[in-house]
Amino acid sequence: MAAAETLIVAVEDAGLRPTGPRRIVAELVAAREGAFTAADLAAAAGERSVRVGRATIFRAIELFAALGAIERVDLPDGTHAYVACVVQHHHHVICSACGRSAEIGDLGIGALARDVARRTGYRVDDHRLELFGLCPVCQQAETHT
Amino acid sequence: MAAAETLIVAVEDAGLRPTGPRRIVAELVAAREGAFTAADLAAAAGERSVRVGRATIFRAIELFAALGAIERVDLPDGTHAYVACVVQHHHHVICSACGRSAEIGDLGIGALARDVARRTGYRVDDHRLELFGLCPVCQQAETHT
DNA sequence: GTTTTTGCAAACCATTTGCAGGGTC
DNA sequence: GACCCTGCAAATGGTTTGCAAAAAC
Repeated sequence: MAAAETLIVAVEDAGLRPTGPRRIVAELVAAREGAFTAADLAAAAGERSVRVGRATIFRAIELFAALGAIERVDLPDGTHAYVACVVQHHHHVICSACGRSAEIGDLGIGALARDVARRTGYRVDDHRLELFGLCPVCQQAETHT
Repeated sequence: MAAAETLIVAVEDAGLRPTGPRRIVAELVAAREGAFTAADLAAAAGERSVRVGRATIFRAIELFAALGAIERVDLPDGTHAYVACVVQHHHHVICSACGRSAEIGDLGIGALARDVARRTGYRVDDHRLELFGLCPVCQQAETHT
């Protein structure tokens, strides 16, 4: 679970304080294999009987997101979730059954964006691509159903 | 603004009633050139001094979305917005300044999804691509700034 | 000791729902 | 006339904020 450490290092690098609550949230995030919501973390904290205020969780998430250590994704149902990530810009495939996610590189999106720019006249500054489906594990589970 | 009519026709085709309030919401949607939020419509209704309940606006939006006449998009800031659209599945480029949007076809996403599936082992069922930037008009405006 | 953070609780905002009245087929 | 739809207002659920106490530098 080096991921938790990664998040803390990012916080320190930003000149902010690697406080206890932040470490806790970082660990909760690292413990998740994929997408999670603020509520998930709050629930997980409860299960581990660690006492962290809701507000603190939201603030930590916001901070990590601002540092680029986690990224916000929006599930098909409109839920706001987040996924931990290691590189700056890329995309995710998210399992609709368990929330687990895998990162995928930038693939051909850059070219696609240029293509769109040419066709529509828009200047494309940013984009967002999310793929949803079933991870290998859940596919396996589905077969056994 | 034939778009309003398109929405109503979709409602009728679904065997539902093209009621007054729905027509109003359809027009409010059509009046927008791009992305809008429920709050935008409510505000627009207020400006036009048409009295439509908030709940009705939400229900109409939900209905249109279910009919595939509008599509939900999530802005970079996490806001839930919608865009009117004419075809079943495609994507949008949304202007971050004015919200105007343009549709773009499916481009090479299908192939991309297959590629991702092969690499990650995930079974990709759905995806979502949103591009953000500046529309031609706003680029123009920016130049004059 | 100064500055940043936390935690709590209250405030907020967007969205949903129950239900009685009104409109549509 | 039966059923669908609307509007209101209250309930809900997620997220943010103010502020005093606590922790980190």
